[in-house]
Amino acid sequence: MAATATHTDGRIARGNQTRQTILKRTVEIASVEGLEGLSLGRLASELKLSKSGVFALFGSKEDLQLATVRAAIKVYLEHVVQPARDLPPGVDRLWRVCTGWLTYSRERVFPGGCFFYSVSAEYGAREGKVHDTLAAARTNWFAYLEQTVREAQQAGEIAADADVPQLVFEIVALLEMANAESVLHDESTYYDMAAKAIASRLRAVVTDPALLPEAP
Amino acid sequence: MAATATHTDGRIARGNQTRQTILKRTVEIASVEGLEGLSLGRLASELKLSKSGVFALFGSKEDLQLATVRAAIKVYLEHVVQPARDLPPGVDRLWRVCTGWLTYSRERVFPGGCFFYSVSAEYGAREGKVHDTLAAARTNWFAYLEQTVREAQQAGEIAADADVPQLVFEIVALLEMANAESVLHDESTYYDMAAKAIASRLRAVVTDPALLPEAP
DNA sequence: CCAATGTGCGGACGATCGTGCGGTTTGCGT
DNA sequence: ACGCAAACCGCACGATCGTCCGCACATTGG
Repeated sequence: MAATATHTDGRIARGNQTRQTILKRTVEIASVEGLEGLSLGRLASELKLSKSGVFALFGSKEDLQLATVRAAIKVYLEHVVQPARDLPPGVDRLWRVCTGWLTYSRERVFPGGCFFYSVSAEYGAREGKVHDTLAAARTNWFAYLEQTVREAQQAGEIAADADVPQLVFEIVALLEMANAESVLHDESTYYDMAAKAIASRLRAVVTDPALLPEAP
Repeated sequence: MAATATHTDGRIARGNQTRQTILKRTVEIASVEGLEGLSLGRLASELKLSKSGVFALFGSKEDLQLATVRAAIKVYLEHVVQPARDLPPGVDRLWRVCTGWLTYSRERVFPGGCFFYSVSAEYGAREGKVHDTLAAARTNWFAYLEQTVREAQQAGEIAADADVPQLVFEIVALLEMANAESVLHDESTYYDMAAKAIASRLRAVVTDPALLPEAP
């Protein structure tokens, strides 16, 4: 019993495939119109499935929303966190995460800009599982950044007395501001402003200026 | 003709009264559930009006949304911009605007935090009059801040070579980040982080440190 | 082969949505 | 006094929403 699904159950495999197809579309929609903007009927007609079929694959609309958030987390990790793993811990890696984030937003991996910016704003003041999941995801993102900063501290590249949560707070503020302004005004110059501000902020806590791209 | 409505037309006065009653509720709802979350039926039953009555007073749902944005702008000006008018141009006034904004957010003048943060995120990636109105409002807000900074420059309190748009970009980023985190986690410590970051950022461009609250 | 399980469809349900029409009441201008 | 204008209601419309049921089909483990 519980024989760890020896070999792929064709039915479940097919279901997962369809689920993935659906989620690929829901993350796109949600980044523009919000998780509340998702509608089973619309999804079904766009993907040429039956409304009840889509419904059955997820169980309820809320479960579809939660699955959408999880799918977006996967994409986020791939585009923002993974690339920085190539670099050893330190300021360089931290900087790579920041520029990676800006690229992720600028290149519209999600058509509405950062998925979590849009959706966290939508669910920030509500209650329920969706809000809680998003809040937890955001907590993880902050924790990851703080970890990255602390590793740079341990490598001696950032001052030991730097206020880490404060620094992360400011970095994320600048990143998300660039995303927000860029999406709202359909203009990409804000990404440079954010990069400039972050570099300047890091220059204040870094132990060796050569660790950062030089400024004019 | 066109006699500038000599004395109040009782019909129109009553209509405006009702409109105000409705808009007071819509700005509350929209700050939590978004402008798309507004529904005529729900408004009617909450305010004990008829759905068609609410509809007739605004003409369409989009017009109701636009009126809601205008009503929110009025509240915003009252709570954020007006109080700073007491002070003469300078760093003091700029600082007052920032702390006033944080208070406006912290005290939940709108129950979902800053109205424009929620709603701009909702409509940032869409098209139409609502998006355009919000984008314009945001442009005005930035212009007001830049003006405030420039006045402080002309008063000799901020370095003449300071990059004004860059500075405003960073200030707004920190303000909105405090709002977002505070709403999402129902916690108010982020306001102190934002205030600290802004004070620190201003200290870099101010000509006399005594113009700002001292830091530890 | 059989029974169980999961995908997916067609169709229907009650609810709610934005909108429109006709009618009553109240206040305005002439 | 007359007619127009605005507020406001009751009611109904078509559309869409999330959810659920029954059924056909494919694939599984025993």
